[in-house]
Formats: sequence, C-alpha cells, structure tokens
Amino acid sequence: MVVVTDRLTFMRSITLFKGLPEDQLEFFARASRQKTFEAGALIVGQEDLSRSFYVVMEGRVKLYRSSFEGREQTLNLFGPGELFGMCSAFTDDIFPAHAVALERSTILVFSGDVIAEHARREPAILFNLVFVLSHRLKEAMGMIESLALKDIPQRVASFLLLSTSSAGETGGDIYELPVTRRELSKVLGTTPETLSRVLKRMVDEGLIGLEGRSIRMPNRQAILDLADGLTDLV
Amino acid sequence: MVVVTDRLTFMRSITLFKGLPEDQLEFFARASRQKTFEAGALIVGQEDLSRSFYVVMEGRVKLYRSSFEGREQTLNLFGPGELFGMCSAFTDDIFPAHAVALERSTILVFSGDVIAEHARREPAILFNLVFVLSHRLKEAMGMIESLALKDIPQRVASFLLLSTSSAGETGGDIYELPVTRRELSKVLGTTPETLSRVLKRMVDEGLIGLEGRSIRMPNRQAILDLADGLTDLV
DNA sequence: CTCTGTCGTTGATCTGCATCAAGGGGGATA
DNA sequence: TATCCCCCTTGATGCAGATCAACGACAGAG
Repeated sequence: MVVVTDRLTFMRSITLFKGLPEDQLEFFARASRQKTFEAGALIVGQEDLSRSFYVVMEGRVKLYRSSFEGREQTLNLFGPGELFGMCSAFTDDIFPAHAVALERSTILVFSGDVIAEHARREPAILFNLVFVLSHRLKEAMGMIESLALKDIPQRVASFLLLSTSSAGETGGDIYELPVTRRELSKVLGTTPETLSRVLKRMVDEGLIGLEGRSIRMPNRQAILDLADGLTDLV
Repeated sequence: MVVVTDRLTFMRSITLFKGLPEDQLEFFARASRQKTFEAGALIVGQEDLSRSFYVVMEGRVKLYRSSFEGREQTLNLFGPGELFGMCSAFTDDIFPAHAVALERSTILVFSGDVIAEHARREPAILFNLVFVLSHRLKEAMGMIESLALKDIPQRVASFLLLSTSSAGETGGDIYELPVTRRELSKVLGTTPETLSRVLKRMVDEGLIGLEGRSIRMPNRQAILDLADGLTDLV
C-alpha cells in the first residue's frame, strides 16, 4: 500500500500523467506493475512481443539496435521520469529494439490494453501519449540528420548543446556526462577511439575543458559554430 | 459539395480514419481544407509554425532535412493515403523538416486544434493517431539503424526488400522505383554516384535486373543475405 | 530542329573514420 | 598488496564512400 502511494507521488510528477484527475492516476497506479533490474539486465528484447510500455522510476535505461556483427547503435538513454516502449504497446507489432538497464533500475510497467480500455472513456491520457510520441519522433529525426549529414565533431558539439539546453544547466557551464564515453560513442554513432580523439582536439582548441566525466564549456558560441559547420576542427 | 463527397470517399479508405462512425468522418471532411501544389513546391518548411497535419490525396511528397552545405537527407516519401506532420500538430513545437511535392499533388490539411477539440468527446481518432505515430517512430528507428550500422549495399538490399514486402508485389518479382535514382540516393543516405555503382555491382552479381526504373528480383534470398550482411558484394 | 537542364553513368582522387594493436589507470575482489 | 577487468587513450594502417570531373541520353521549351 505504501508502495502504491509512492508510485502515485512519482506518477504525478511526470509528463505522461500530467493533467489527469486523481482518480485516474490511482487507477493507473494500481494497474501497473513495478520491477527492478540489475545493471546490464535485459528489460525487453528486440522482436519481443510486448503489449506494455515502461516508465523509469530509478536508474538509467538504454534502448539500442545491434547489427549481427556486434556493432551497436544506441537509440535513446532514459532516466527517471521518462518512458519508452509506447510504439508497440498499442499495436500488434514487435518491440523495435533492445532495452537494457545501464545500472540497477526500477521500472513501472503499464499494460497497453488496460490503458487503451480505460482511455476509451477518459481520453486525457491519449493526448499525453500523442505528445510523447511526437516528441520521440522529432528526436529520431534529429538523430537521422546527425548520422546522415554531420561529421563526428559536429555530432559531439550538437550533443553537448542539446544536453545542456534541455536540462536547466544554466548555473555553471559544466555538464556531467550521464554515461561512460564508451556508451556515448554508441549514442553518437562512432567508436570510443574516434570520440576520444575528437574530444582531445576540442580541448586543444580551447572549446571545452575535460575532467573525468565533467565537461566545462566556457565558450558556448564556439561550440555552436562547430555544430552548425561554420567552423572546422583543425 | 461534390468535392466534400469525394473527400469522404477518400477518407473512408485510409488508416487514420479507420473505424470512425460516418458522422465524425463528415465532420472532419468539412473541417479540412484541400490544397494543390505544383512539382517542387514547398508545402511546409522546417521550423515553420504548423498546427496542422497533412494527408496526401494525389501525388507524392518528400519530407527531408538539409545541412546548410546543401546535402539533403530524405526522411520519408509519402504517396496517396499517407499522412505527415502529426508530430507538430498537437504540440507547440515547430515543424521538424521540409515537406515538398515531388510532383503535382493534392493535399488535405487538418487543423490539429479542431481535431483535438473534437477528440475530447470522441476519442476514436486518437487511437489511430497513436497507431500512425507508433508506426512512424518504428520506421525512424529502422532508418537510424540503417545509417549507423549498414553499408550502402546492405541499405539498398534492405530498401528493396522493405519496398516489395509492404506493397502486395507478390505477382512478378518486379519492383518499380517510385522516384528518380537521385531521390533514392537521398533516401538511402548516399550519393547518386555510389548508388549507381552499387546497383551495377548487384546486376553483375546477378542479384537484380535493371531496366529504367523497374527492378527485377529473381533471387530474393540472395538479396536477403546481402541485407543481413551474410554476403558481401565483390 | 536546336538548345538547355536534369539524369544517370563511369573514372580518378582524396579523406574521415573504423579497425587493429598496445599500454596506462582505477576500481573491485581476493 | 596483488590480480583482474574494464575504461580510456594514442599510434599505425586500410578502406568505403564522398567528391570532382567528364560524357551520353533524354525531355521539354523555344
């Protein structure tokens, strides 16, 4: 019972349930299951049949695709409050990627069927779903543009700008990488070696300062120029 | 009035309005505007403010992003019955790409606000919207995988398989390219030169037969092997 | 019928990045 | 404290594919 209360508090705070009346929240909270995954554990596999979507309560989750030679491309990194798996929750398609926990993570699982059934009478949640899906689609388009039209330095610069704009990182110009560089290289569609070289050049050019996982960005404009292709890295 | 009737007939045939009662269809038909665009005309520009989504009645539409050096990446090709622009119709985000008519095209425009208002009472259309958005998101993921993990021959092979599986092209193993090779190269994330060379090699290997825009695929299995990386093109 | 613009093809060249290889550092485990 | 393992980095090499350039084939316009 305490668990459900916590769950409610959490659910009130996330986008998906924004604007929903309390009784609906309670219904959804009771209809959800809570699961914990160890670091590295598979949450859903590509081509799994999954009629549910997933909300990260604690921890960090990676969505990725892999070629059978072993190369991987990360599609998304999700932290607390973010949800994934919508795009097979309400269709009869298979899950479109692998989802693994990057660290010990607690996940809320919602059955698509239950949500859909309920939404027939109370459509409010559907608007939020459309909203989230729209956002994901736009992100995906940005990723496609990155991979097709940008070189690695541009991708790194864009990534830094995007990561620091969304979060309220206005305080210092310090950004803390959420994952290892190895993982980051998979997000950017490159290798650890190349990422390391590019970061080094950016340091040499004075674009960024590096110290472990924290990146200092004293000159945001220069990074913007690099991202837009106005500048080249020597 | 005749126009609206035609529109109704058309709307009944597409996914977005599947399962909707007749009165809602009529409402939506009357709420839509119909526009015609010449070949090459811009329908919506990237970063435009667009609170609508668009359905292709006739013709062919391309959604793309471009780097400021002039390189282009096509995100989607849409033909009759397909819709685009959902992902900024119900949010206050800008349009995420450029949309141009590849040939003279007739487009139905639906105001997101009007649809949303109506959907509050009759949520049926929201399910279809979620469905379409889910599908687009999955397509986008496939594209990301293609760009990040596959070489050009693999992309060409995958494209051929995908194009011929969805359409009921079971009859002959002939596939008619919907666009010029120039356009196709932008879909695949490459250049006309490279595409030309790859197609030539595929012909030399006996994988496909070429004759103008029609592609004969006598050995589907071989193309599948190439797409999965089991085979290499010499 | 000629002119012009676009399309497709082929050849030559160049380069960004992956790959292979090797070494150093830090955190966990024993 | 020693061992292991993973992370990060740096150097050397190779290659897929972009770019540049040139040409023939059409189609539409005048």
